[in-house]
Amino acid sequence: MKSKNENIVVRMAPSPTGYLHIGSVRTTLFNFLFARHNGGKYILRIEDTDKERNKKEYEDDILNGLKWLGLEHDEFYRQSERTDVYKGYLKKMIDDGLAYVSKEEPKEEGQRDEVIRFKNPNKKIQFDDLVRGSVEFDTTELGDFVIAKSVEEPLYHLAVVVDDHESKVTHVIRGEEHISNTPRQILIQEAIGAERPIYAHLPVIVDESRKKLSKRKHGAAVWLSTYKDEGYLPEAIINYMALLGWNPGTEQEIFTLQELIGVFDFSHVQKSSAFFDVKKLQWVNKEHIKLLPKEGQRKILLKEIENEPYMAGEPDLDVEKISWKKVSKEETLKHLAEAKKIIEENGNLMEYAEREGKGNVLWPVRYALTGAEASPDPFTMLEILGKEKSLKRLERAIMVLNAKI
RNA sequence: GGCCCUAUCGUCUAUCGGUUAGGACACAAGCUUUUCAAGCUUGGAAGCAGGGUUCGACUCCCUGUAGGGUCACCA
Repeated sequence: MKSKNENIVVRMAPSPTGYLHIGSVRTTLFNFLFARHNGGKYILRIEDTDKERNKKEYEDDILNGLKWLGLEHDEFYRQSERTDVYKGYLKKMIDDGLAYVSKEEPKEEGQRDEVIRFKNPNKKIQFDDLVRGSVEFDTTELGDFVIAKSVEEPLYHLAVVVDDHESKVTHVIRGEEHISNTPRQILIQEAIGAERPIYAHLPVIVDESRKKLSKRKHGAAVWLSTYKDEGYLPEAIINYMALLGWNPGTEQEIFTLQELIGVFDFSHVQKSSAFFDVKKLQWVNKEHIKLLPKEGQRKILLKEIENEPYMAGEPDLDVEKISWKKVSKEETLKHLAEAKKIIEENGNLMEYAEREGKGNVLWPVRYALTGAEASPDPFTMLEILGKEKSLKRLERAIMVLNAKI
């Protein structure tokens, strides 16, 4: 049962001053899910008003990352392409006495001696947040804040309000760090006669020290690209991020994007911050691998083990680990010899293993092939390694074992 | 420090006044070795503290405590 509201418009507004952050991914995802669930529109807006800090490289990373995740937008624009629009609003605000050009004493190098300040009406602002309920602020302490360096150079608060207004954004879904920006923006909205959107401030994602996830120290990586490079599936990242700060209200944990769209709603969004747990991400990723077709799984497996020592050459064998459980070396030797013979003759190893006890046979064979306690199963390894190499390794295990008896 | 927000197992969370406080990840033990970056079974593990309200509070209110966010001519 979907509640359709096609008038819903949301936007994600990243600024290209850094690579795509995992927190931005979560915010984008919630915007995307909310829009798709309601059949609304999702706009991607690049907030690049700060010419000094923006980089094309960052914008590309953000765009590529979101595309890789499958979070496609319905509309796209950059604030840097809209200076004329902001200029119009700025001029009108000044004409209407809602803002004014203010003489300043530059405090830092590069600062100008004239900026545009908003004439703060100094009032109490109350707004309803989809996540937090009613929130109140007294804007008196904000003073006449700066909204533009000049009519040609708008600053964040002005640009955001103008764009949300012109794009008819109905819901502003963003990180909690923006909650204290909200009263300023509401003030500007009221000044230019814009309708107030519905706000939803998402709790921040924190690291092991419970601080906003930033930079990589020793815990989780913060850039999406890191996870992509490490081989995580986009579906898994989507799935895990959805579970950070939201739950379906059921015990289902593994979702496809389509399933998430179907069940996502704000009534189950969490108020408190959530810790980014890589271990759980790994589990979610594993579950999504299992959902993949066989060929896909094989590809991932091969990539995963490509750097294992047993892929490079014959592995070191620990005699004590060749035998399964309490099976004697003599018996293991017999099994290995028989396995070798069967493989040579392209016989049915499984049949033999079932007769002699699977573990008794299969463990030593697998260990002989990989020298690892954890690796793909012996049959897969046989296939990957090929008959010739496999036989050599079995022979070597037999030698090692023989020497020890 | 001011303002704002938050508070259930180690972690993510369920509970919308009455439950042996449930699940998942992680962890431990056992089983298993063609679901193999595994699988199965079992286990330990939680309501921040103090006041109220109520027949009855994890759940509602207050205070405290702790943690977080934010205080730019960045976004």
